[in-house]
Amino acid sequence: MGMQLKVGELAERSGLTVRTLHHYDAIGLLKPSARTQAGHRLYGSDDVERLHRISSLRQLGLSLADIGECIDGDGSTGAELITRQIAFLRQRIEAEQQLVERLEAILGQARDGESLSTGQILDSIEMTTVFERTYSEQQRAKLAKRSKDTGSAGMQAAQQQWAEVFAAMNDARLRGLDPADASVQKWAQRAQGLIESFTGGDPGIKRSLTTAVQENQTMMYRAWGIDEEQGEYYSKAMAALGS
Amino acid sequence: MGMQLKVGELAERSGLTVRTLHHYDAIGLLKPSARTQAGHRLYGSDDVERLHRISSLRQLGLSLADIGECIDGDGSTGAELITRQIAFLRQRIEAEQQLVERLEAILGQARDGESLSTGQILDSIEMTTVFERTYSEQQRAKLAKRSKDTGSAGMQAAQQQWAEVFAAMNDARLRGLDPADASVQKWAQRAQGLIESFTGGDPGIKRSLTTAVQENQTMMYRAWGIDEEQGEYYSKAMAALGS
DNA sequence: TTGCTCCTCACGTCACGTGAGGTGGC
DNA sequence: TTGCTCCTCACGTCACGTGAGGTGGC
Repeated sequence: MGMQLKVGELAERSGLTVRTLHHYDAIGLLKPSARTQAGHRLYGSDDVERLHRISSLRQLGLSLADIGECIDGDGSTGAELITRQIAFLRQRIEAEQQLVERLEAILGQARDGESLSTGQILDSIEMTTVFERTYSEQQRAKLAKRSKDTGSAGMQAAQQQWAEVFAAMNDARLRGLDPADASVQKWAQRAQGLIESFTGGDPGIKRSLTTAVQENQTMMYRAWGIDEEQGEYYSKAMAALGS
Repeated sequence: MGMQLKVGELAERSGLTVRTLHHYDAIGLLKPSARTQAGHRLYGSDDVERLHRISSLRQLGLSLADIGECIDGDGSTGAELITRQIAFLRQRIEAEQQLVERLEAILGQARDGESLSTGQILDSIEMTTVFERTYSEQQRAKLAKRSKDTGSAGMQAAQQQWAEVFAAMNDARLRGLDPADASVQKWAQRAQGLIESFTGGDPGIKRSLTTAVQENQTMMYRAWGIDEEQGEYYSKAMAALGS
């Protein structure tokens, strides 16, 4: 009927901003059916109805382009758009859920080691990234099961033992002992035992671990709290195990 | 050490694009530590490490600004960022899940009425929007329970009865009968009964329904498949019920 | 005349993608 | 000389937010 709204009035009724209505006008989504002599926008009841539809569809998360085509009957039908939108959202939700899991895992890992400094958290994140790049999904599942079986107390014990190994090796290095020396090899064997129990004896996992350590040396060393020289000494000691 | 990568090489190793590295350079997130005489970027091993951290954090969905501050120790700590990110994602996920539910409800409603034309889907969406605006959460829960109790067969029956009411009223109108006429009032009573059974006798729900119908006349009429004159005739008949 | 609403540019957002036009090293 | 990589602008994306500077109606 004769009812005509100015842009500010329509904005208030619809809960949108004036700028938004200007934008819809600019892109041709909702052009006011009339203007005053001074050029002020006048929206009729048809316009208001159209706006209702538009904002309903906006609340469903559709793009303005899709909305325009759908309302004008050009592009996809409403049912198609909605079906697509559902599929799209489902994918996003799943991705986000996985992300949340990862983030929580990182926080948890950092808390276990009581390493909440930013630097160490960053290492922890990189470790996780490397971990996910390194192991296949099956391998990760296996490792997760083992770590659950081991329990948090067991993990702490393992960390403790690793710390002992590195401390002893560093000691030996500073005393000028050869990495192949029997007293050092004793510690190397303990290290190997720890690796065995971590990998659960799975050769594939062990291989992946070895490559990961080689490719990310710097980061690994930092995560273990040892420097490059210590790292090299450790590597030599481990290499000498075979002989 | 002496290892120096050009931008293309680093891009390939990191799985990012050259443009991305340019961008990181431009915003100061990762500036190559050297350039050739010709101005070509040269990335050292420190740069590579920094990039590793950056892309790890990027995969967690953090913004480049946050990443920069976190790595350089300016802004929030890593733990804070991650905690915030988790909270943020949880909220988004919930919102998206609600959206999916709404979208599915709309598809379902449209399918029930077998009204899959775009126009009718749009009405259905608007109905849902109005529905959610109109009723409080409690009221919606009540209505949902009632509709479940009624079952899909019951809903279809109700729709059928509404169609009968409107058809009969239109008939009466075309024959020139007064809306207050006894034969019309019989149908008005049936309509009232349908409303009663829809609202479950809840006066709050009934009030909300009345306002919603008044405020969205045009859309409601279209959804019911009647025109304005029929709508007015119906309103008069219902108003006459009291007398 | 004073407010209030209205108008039209036009830049900024976020993390790059995508050319455009040109130079350097093998 | 021919490719290939490298360089620096600079516009586009998506749905507006946020001024800037000016006009119109009560």
